[in-house]
Amino acid sequence: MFADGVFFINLNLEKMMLPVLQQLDAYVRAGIKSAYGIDADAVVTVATNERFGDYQANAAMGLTGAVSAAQGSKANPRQIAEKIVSMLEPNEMIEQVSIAGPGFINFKLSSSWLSQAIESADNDAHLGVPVAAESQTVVVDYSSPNVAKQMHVGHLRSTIIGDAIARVLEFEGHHVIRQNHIGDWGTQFGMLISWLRRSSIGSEAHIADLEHFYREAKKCFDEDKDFQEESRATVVRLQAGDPEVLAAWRRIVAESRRHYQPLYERLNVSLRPEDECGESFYNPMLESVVTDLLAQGLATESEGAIVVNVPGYDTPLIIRKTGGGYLYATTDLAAIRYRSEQLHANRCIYCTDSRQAQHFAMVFDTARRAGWAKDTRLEHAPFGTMLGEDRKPFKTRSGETVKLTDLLDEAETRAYEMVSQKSGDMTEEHKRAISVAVGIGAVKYSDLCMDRLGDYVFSWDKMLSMDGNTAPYMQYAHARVCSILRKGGVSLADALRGRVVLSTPTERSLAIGLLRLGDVLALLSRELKPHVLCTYLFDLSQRYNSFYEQCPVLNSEPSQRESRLALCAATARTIALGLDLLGIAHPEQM
RNA sequence: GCGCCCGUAGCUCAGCUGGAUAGAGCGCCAGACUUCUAAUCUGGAUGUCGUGGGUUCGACUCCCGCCGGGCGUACCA
Repeated sequence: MFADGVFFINLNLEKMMLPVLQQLDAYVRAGIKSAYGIDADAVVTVATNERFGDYQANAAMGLTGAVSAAQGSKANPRQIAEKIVSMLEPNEMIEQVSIAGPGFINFKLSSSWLSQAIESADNDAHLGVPVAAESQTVVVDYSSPNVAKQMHVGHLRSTIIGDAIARVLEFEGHHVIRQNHIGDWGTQFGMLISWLRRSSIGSEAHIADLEHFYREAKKCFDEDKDFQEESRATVVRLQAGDPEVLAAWRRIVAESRRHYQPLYERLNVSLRPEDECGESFYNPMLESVVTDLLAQGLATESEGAIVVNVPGYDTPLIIRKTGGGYLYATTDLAAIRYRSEQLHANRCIYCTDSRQAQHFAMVFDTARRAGWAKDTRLEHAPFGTMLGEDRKPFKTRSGETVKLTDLLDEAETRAYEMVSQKSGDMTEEHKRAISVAVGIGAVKYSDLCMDRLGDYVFSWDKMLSMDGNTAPYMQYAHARVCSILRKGGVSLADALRGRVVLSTPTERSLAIGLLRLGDVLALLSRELKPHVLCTYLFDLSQRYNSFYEQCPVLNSEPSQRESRLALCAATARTIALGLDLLGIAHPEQM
């Protein structure tokens, strides 16, 4: 009996942990099943208008066809809705169910259930968000800077979006393997190494110098036949593992790492040196990629090159050049095979520019047909191109690129001006720290908050904006919560233990906002779109700011004070978690 | 030529698997700091959802055509 009781409690807790949308969906689905014996989507959404309730199920209208066919006469969606509602089991979560219009089923959540759900989230280390039922191994490929080149604003999207995706999947309980597929291999190193040797430049070359040397080497390569020969010979020596050339190459890679690793730390991007797995890593596997595809009959020789014909495309995928060299398609195929067979990835996500969409579609198709991704779902999470002010693609070579370092410096400078102006008495050191959090946060958020598919125009003002739907808005809401706790001498841990009673519409609205987190994260991990989390955090912060204006916390009645403190604490944790998942800092004061 | 992406308020953008009167921010107008941070809040104005058809009880959402912009399209990544 005791065991049964425990089992029951556990079951209940688990049920309570499921996000609202998922719970309601299962609930209405069961109602449809008992009404009509059909397993149909309940089509539950957040209410389109608060007037109607908190959530709504739109399944009834869509069921008219199936029901009419089953009963042999024309069915009325309104009656279908009524029948479904009559079959719904009583549920502590729901206070009121009503039917409106053609057959909308509207739900008003019970205030006491909402209170309990907030309390339960407050006392849960995972904020009430369930861990994935099946933990997957997920490879996330992102950032991928080019060695010997400085990172510029064009690298921001992959780095930031990929990192947010990796963090969210990890939070959902998956085993995430970050892969920084750096561009550390290729013919350009022949040029660069030859040039360095010619100019007798030692190992002390800085990244900015390397970039400069690269341009000079390229120029020389285009003009000087002897240098071309020498560069080609150097590439061959590099690929053959010549110690001297290899050492020069290693110095270049190391210097590049010294450049981008601090940038990752500055950007609060979770990539570490161990996540680095560049093009050179796959070099030894390239030959077998080609021979295996040939052996399988998937690849053929064409005009001296080895190609794979992909159904639906009029041009083939080239995997070996006429001269015998390999291409990035070959490397990507090797990477897929490695990630699937060695890393045992269930899911392999590529966060790159959308211009590579066709390339990945062809590579994925080839890998699948070759049987190299048997238990691996291959997904491209493309993002739009960054355009210049003239609305033309932001090209690297034209020299008008904005270096990432410069962008971040400018962001911190602008934030510092803002902090100096708005934050009162604060030590210089503290102001600096806040400026970093606010400035870098603003830059990252401006990139994360838009649907990744669209192209966008680079603009300093847009990147560094700090009003409205920006990171500082969320950070400010968070700082306001912390300020209340500080003023009241209440620790977060104590506030979290409070009993919640929702006595005003504003508090209720905040509570409903808080409980949407799990559904939002589930959507994000499905669609790989961090902007849904941004939209959510902005909405939640707005709810909190309204609450802040309308509901005094510290000066209210003891029970109300306790409840409001608990709501504050839940908000602080939710915003902090959301910003953490986006890789954005959340200072306690600003 | 073929393929993919985009077109929503003056500007920048949301709009979840088709659902109720299409929403924010910025900007504009009018208010709110003797009370927990005004980087905030409250209220107001603004739309042929590029366009023409089709499917549907219902289309910003799905299908087809067209217009406009972008990208990709055999040895760069």
